[in-house]
This record gives sequence, structure tokens and C-alpha cells, in this order.
Amino acid sequence: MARNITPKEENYSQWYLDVIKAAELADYAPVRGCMVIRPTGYAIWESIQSKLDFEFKKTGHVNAYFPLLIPNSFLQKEAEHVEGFAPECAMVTHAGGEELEEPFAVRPTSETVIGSMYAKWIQSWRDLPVLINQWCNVMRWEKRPRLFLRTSEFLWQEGHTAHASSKEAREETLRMLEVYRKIFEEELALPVIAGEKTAGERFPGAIDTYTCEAMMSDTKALQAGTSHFLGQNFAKAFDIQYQDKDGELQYCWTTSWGVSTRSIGALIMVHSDNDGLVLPPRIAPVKAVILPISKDESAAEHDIFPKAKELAENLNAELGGMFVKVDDNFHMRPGDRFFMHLQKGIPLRLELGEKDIASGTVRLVRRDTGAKIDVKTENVIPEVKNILDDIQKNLYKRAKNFREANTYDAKSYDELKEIIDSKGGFVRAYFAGTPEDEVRIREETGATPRCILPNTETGTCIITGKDNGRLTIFAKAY
RNA sequence: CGGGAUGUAGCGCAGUCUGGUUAGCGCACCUGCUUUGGGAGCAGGGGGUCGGAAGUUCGAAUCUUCUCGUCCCGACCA
Repeated sequence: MARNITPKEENYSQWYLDVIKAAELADYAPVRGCMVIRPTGYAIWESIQSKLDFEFKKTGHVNAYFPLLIPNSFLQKEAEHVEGFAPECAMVTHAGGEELEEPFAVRPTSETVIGSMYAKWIQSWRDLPVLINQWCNVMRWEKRPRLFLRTSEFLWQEGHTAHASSKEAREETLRMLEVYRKIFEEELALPVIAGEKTAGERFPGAIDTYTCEAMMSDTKALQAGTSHFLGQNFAKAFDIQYQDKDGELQYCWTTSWGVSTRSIGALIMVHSDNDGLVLPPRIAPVKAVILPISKDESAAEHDIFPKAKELAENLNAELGGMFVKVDDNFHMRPGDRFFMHLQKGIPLRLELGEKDIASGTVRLVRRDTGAKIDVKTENVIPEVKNILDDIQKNLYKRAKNFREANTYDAKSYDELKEIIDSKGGFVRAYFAGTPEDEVRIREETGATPRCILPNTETGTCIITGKDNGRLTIFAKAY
């Protein structure tokens, strides 16, 4: 049992912070609301980045970089956008020792700057579509920060595309939602519900917002990624026009989509346990660690360590990366090292000691189940691959079972209220209400509509009683 | 931003009410010896000016005022 981690049953928030601290993922920065992402945490972000970036490239996108500072007047151009972001904008009012004529906002998102550039770049239908992504930091001043989940500055990617038709832009919006769903489910082992947001939860300035919604291990919901169909709202605000084949001037149709370091928070909260972090193998920067063990410190270092190193090299060659490390902390006793790797969430531990060498085996210990398996030396490489795959599948399955076990149906508003109040979790209910209804539901139950389930029949709305209700997930959310 | 709690060594805490020698303890850290397959033992050692500022006092970790951070609950918000 970990002695530096509060059990999640006792205090979930504290558990979350303890896991982050024990795994050395992040630390508080001197600036309120900001965090330092430590090397171990940053490696996870790099891992997520590389998976996403590969998919972006595969779907025809290119990377670029736009400025951090945004003229205040830009934000003002789209009415809903400014209303949505103004309260959380940090403004730069002075520079070069003087007060600026026009303050700059530190970007909370880049629709406006990028829109202004698209207006210059796009002339003809031949220029379309424009498919650009940027990896950057953004700032949204937060009153109640939580590491990874809600910090004033965070890292993300934001894709911004411009298209000739509504149809193409809608397709793009859904294509990227699907990219996100795939990465979350297949790489991060996070089961998500990819659906549409209700009107009250939409991105400021969007026509439609789609989300990947995940359930954390306290049954609360977390939005892990979003994709927005912006219609012609930003095109009109920034005058992004092109000449079509008939020589007519047309406004573009745009989209934007993003995933942030918040996804690391989801990763932590979905898989980890009371011993600390648990990482799915496909996203773990270190997938396995080999421990040379001996009663004799110098034998471990001089006799066993070279064997362990050789095994690591063979595994890395097979796995195609520097994914397997050898623990060379010879000054630590085995017990201490077990706990260290446990808390860092390394999916698989390989123990190589004198006993193993004598019997021609290696002991494998799974992080997800704690199961110990002795494997013949010649089978280690295929076994490690198999077990890593199995851990990946098991984590996904475990999370999905948990979500399903904590998902309920409500036939009426009273029932919704009762379930949220007594059990929590996700509640499915037909809904066709207004944003005002959403506010009322939040005030009365604490839950919000997280997303509309795709491909489902309509039913009787629990608020209006009309039969055009869409099947919607309600939950308390981060 | 409102309510509650809290801030003393890297971490966790005692001391504060009833001001008074060099501010303690556990873990961690350093050195040595013994240990080593699920968080070792003994011995020796280093590290803090008590979140910050101002004030009261002969004297402040301790009292007063202000301020900052953090945590929990809420409001607001992705």
C-alpha cells in the first residue's frame, strides 16, 4: 500500500493531487493558476502529441504558428465569441515602457488571428480547403485551478480549417471528432462518447460543437476534446471570402478543433489506482522497466546489469523506440524500486535476479493487475509484446465496464434528479430544452448535458414533454 | 468572487490559547557499517528565522492589522 497517496475513496481530489505528485508529473508554479509540467508529465504530452500529429498529417493537415498576442479589437468582432472569452482573458496593456494604444489579449484561442490571416490568404476556390493546425499554449484566467484539468495556461493543439461549402466543413468537423475518438480509445485507452453538444454548452461563436466525453473514476464527466462547426460566423466577422467557379464572391465555412493537456488529467483519473499512476502501454513514455536484482550490489551492477541492458536493447529494437529502461539505481533496495515504478505508472516491470538467471526465466509484473508471471528467457520478447497489448485492452475494457456500470436511464426530470443525487454517473434522458432549461437543470441537480448520443431515435423530452427530445447524457462535470 | 480551513526543513506535523535560553519530531537527504526478490537496521551528520509586510513589546513562530498562496464547498467558466 502506498503511504504517500490518499486513497481515492477517502478524498478523490487529494488522491488525484497525490498521484500527480508521486509520479512527478507536475508541480505548482510561482504564478497562481499556472503549473510546471515536469519531465515525466511532459513525456506523456509528447506521446499524445505524436499520436495526434500523425493523424492530422494523415488527414491532410499541416502545422503552422500564429502569434500569442491578439489585438483586442479582433476578439470584439464576433459577438458571441467576445462574450464567451472576455471574462477569462489576460490583457497586455503596457509594452516598451509605454501604455499601448490598443491592449493585446494573450490568446485564449486563435480563431480571430487565424481568421484575419485566412482573409488575406484565401482568394479563390482553388485556395480551398485550408487545413492548418497549431501546437501552442493558451491562457484562460481560471478562478479555481486544478493541475492539468483547469490551469490558467495550458498546452494544446488547435486546428483551423476553411472550406468552400457547408457540407465540406461539416465533414471536416466530424472527421476530426473521429480522429479524437480513435486516439482516445485506441491509444489512451479512454472510452469516450463522441457526440454533439447542446446549445447551452456550445463554443462561443460556433454553430455546432462536438465533444469526446469521458467518465472519470469518480463517475464525473470530463470533456477531453472538441470539434466545432463554425458556419460562416468567423468568415463574416473577418471577411474570409473566395471567388467561386462562377466568379461569385462567397464566404468560407470554417471549423476549429482542439485537444489540450487536460487529456492527461483524464488519463490519470480514469486508469490510476491507490498505488499511484497507471498508464496505458501505447501512450506510456516508458513501457517497461528492467530491474537487476541481487543480494550483492556490485554483482547486480557488474554481472546482471549488462544482461538487463542487452535485454532492453533487444526489446527496444523490437518495439521500435526507447521504451524499455533498465533501472540502475543500485543504491536503492528492490522494495523501494518496486514502489517507485508502481507510482510512476510503468505498465510492466521485468525482474532479473540471480534466481531468474539460474532458472533461465525473467519475472514479469503487470502494473494493471499486479499479476506476476515467470517467462522463459527465449520467450521474453514476444511475451512482453503480448502482455503490453493485453494491458492496453484490459485498461480500456475496465474503464468501459466502469462507465457502463455507472450509466443510467431516466424517463422523467424527477428521475434524473434522483439518480444524479443518489448515484451520480452518466444519466441518459431525452432532451429538447433551451439553454435556459439547461441552466435550471444545472442549478437544481448539479448536472449538465454533456453530449447528445449519436445515431439514436428521438423520444419524449423530460422537460418539455414534446416528442422531439434527443437522447442526451447528463452528468456532473469537471 | 462568497463560505470554511490552512501556511513552521523537500514532505507530514508539534509548539501559538497562557510572548522569554541555541525552534522540535517523523519521513526524506548526506557519511559509514550491516542489509537487499514488495517501502531495512544502527551510528553519525546537513538543512528552517516560523508564507510576506507593517505594528504592539525590553523581547514575537506565538498578540494586532494588512497581504499572498494552497486545500475543501459553492458561484463563474471549458
